[in-house]
Amino acid sequence: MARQNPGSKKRVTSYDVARVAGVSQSAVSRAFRPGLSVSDKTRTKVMKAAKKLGYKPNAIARMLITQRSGMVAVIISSISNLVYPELLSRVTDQLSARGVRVLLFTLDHSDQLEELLEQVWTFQVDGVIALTAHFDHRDIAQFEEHNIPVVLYNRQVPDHPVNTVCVDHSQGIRQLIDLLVENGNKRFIVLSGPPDSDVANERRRIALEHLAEHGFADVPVLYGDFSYQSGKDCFAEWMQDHGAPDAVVCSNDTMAIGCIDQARGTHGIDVPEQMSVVGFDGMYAAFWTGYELTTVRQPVNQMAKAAVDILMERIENPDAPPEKRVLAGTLIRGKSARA
Amino acid sequence: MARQNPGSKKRVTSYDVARVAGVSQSAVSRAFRPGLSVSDKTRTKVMKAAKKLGYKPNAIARMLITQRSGMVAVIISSISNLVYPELLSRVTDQLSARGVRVLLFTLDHSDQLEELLEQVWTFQVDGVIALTAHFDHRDIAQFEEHNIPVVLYNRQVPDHPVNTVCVDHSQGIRQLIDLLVENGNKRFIVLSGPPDSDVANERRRIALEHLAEHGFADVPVLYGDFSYQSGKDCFAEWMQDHGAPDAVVCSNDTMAIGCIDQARGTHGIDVPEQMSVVGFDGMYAAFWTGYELTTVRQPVNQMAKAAVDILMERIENPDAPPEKRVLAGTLIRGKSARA
DNA sequence: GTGAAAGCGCTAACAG
DNA sequence: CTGTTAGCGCTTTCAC
Repeated sequence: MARQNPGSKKRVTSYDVARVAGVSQSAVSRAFRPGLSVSDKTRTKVMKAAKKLGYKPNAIARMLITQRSGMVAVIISSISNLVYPELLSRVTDQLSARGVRVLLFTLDHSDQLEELLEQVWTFQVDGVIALTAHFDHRDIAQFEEHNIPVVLYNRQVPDHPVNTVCVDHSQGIRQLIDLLVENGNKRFIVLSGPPDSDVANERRRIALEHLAEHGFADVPVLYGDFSYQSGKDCFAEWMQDHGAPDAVVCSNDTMAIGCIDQARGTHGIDVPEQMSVVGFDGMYAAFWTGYELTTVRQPVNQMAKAAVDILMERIENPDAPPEKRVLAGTLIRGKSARA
Repeated sequence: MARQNPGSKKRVTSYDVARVAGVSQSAVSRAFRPGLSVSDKTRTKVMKAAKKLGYKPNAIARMLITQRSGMVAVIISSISNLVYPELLSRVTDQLSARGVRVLLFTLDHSDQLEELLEQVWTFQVDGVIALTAHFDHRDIAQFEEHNIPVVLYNRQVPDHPVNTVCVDHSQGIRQLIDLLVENGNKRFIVLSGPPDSDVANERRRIALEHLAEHGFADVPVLYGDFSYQSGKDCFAEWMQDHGAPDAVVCSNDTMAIGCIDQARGTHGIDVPEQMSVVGFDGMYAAFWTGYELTTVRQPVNQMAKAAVDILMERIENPDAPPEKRVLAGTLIRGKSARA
């Protein structure tokens, strides 16, 4: 008991309070839980004794007996995509507002998922929100075995119903591409996030499909990793062997900004006059005057709220069936695409 | 017990495993703790039974008896300052690497600190890292009463020794200002973070002091809130009644970027040719080609590691005296200040 | 409305 | 090395 150093008094329990207040231990317990039958007199005595002793209920003991930890695990990986810090913040706020604490897990490599889940099981969290992580149906099956609800963000699991909240990628990307096509762009390239990212794959697939519907087939794709530098690198790579395209469709805002900086800085291309660039996410920096991206803003607040709503519902009622909630993004007509 | 829905089997405990393995319950407990004396034979039997039953040790029960939660609370407020997500990520990694979980708390208004601390006490966290929060000596005293170690980031508490890890603001800002003075800048303004921020106040004070040492007294100060928009607004406000200064000293990178965008975009000022702007932090976006800030980079990795080192040391040995660790930042000679 | 008593699932002496 | 035995601090029937 490393914390029990000399001069420090033993931690005060409900028994200590009971003794001082001259009531039973269970009276103390009741006094600290709202809505339980205790007389005002008793409650007053208890509170006075508690304050005097500096008593705080021990949440760990409560968890053990109630089988509820009051904690939710939030899994997040890349912070280089700047929309995720914002999202994490909103999710945390939503959970706090409901009296639930956040146990934060970062996941850098997907091969650490197994041990991360191991932690999740032992910590008896009431639920899990996966902001950025690839889950296959086996992972989801584990959650079902453990009877612990999980909500995915912008992700789905093939052949397996699962709670998920998604921005409407299809609607958002269609709007971006319609805009680009309307304005006469003809030569497109796509800067995609990495092939091992579900989000990147979906956004790329949708972009290519919609371009094809407009008659633009075989649009070239370059792969980055969602980072600013990869946006620069991809565009630089393209320019080695080709001329500037009319328009660049990027998987996220960070890559779009990298692409713009590369085009303007190194290749002397005027964005948007000579080339249009569109992103996705609507993160803070997308609105900076230097960029003013044409992009689709994810409704981060509503999505965070939806994710927490779905999760809390499943915690209260474990038999509720999996639910998918899709929210529309907002087209931002910025200045990175010719109008 | 909402989770105990019909068809779901009762949760499996070490007793169940013991029964199936044909050993005592304490043997199961030992088998799951590394470095405890168990024969290979027993361990094998236990593990086999555990796997068969899907047993996972219950961390809550362990916490209750060991008086150690294995959790550290991390308090963070503003995510608009983009260096904090990076820091949070590094701190979380450092803690995970030591087998400690992160209980995340966001603090939007300082008047919520009281109830936040209430949570901290009841959750029996082993320690606290405050990335962004103002603590006065009374708050620190509470930590001492509860015997729970705390480490502050870039903050100190007047008249009260406390564990803290700080970037060397004085050294960093001195370098920035020396650079500006050497290059002939004479008319300065300071864009400060909000007066209720310890970090803003320290950075402003140091900047003004060093400017005064160079003979520049009474340098005008405008107050923002560390955000991009406030950088823009402050500079716009200045330009209403004054001409462009030679140099703008900003409290952080985000404001510096806002200031640059405002100067270039609205006022047609060439940065750095006509005006120099310096920031502080060295966040990712500061390195983007569109800005390439002249700034001081906080050694985020080392600082995260230092904070965790100090905290873990205090958790192991509660009698260790408070420690202040100051790390030098790195001057980044970017392109936002004339060379 | 109140108190007594029985655990929640595990760890940590202590004997054997 | 193994099993027995007390609890950790609290919630929750159940009588009174």
